[in-house]
Amino acid sequence: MAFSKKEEFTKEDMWLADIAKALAHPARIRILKILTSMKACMVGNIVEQLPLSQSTVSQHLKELKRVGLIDGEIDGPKVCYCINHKTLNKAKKEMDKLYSIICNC
Amino acid sequence: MAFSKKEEFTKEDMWLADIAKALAHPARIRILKILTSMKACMVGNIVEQLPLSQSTVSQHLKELKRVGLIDGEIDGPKVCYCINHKTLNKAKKEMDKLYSIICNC
DNA sequence: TTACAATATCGTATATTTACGATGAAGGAT
DNA sequence: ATCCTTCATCGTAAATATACGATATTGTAA
Repeated sequence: MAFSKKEEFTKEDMWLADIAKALAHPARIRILKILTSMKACMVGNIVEQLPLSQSTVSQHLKELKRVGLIDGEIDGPKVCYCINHKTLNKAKKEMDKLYSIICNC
Repeated sequence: MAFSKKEEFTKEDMWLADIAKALAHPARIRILKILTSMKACMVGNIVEQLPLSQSTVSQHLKELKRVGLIDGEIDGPKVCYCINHKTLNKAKKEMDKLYSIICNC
């Protein structure tokens, strides 16, 4: 049956898994890199750099926004997206913590 | 339509996304921690520490094995799983690389 | 050989993800 | 006011993921 049992784990593991889920598509990794490389970060600029439709890119942006990895600021009819460095830094910290646990390095 | 366009990205982004996908469930994060904390790492030992059936755990192990994060060594009727540190280190390196690109830290 | 134990795989049901085109909403320009 | 641009959301279809019980497989023990 497909009721998820994800809630039966620790908050920490669930949060990290959720961040990993947001990174689990090359388009979303690419979007994060695009947002870094460009000063302007309108949706249109992202769409034209990806082999995906506008609506699909919008969905990917929504997923990144859901976990807080990016923020969207409304600017007239446009929306300017940017990296949320606070969440990103937390993700890096938690990811490092995981690696330090499962590695011995 | 649901044909994936994941192949239209760079190998690097695809690989990292695939690793992220393998980490995108708290059970699989938990499994990696369990494999680290225990010397013995039979499937049964893992199953008894998770709120999931044996067959479901087996599926999660398969996913971790698919991306090379764990190895399974057959030991009689048992299978002993362990972390693959080579893949794990590569994952850490690539993840750090991504963070260094999208962070400025 | 037969039985048991450990694990993987099959079959199946439901949920979620990924993708698209079409439509809607909101702001700017004429 | 009307049109255009920009983006989100809706509707939809197919793929993938998650979960379970049942069954198959493989090795050990009796």
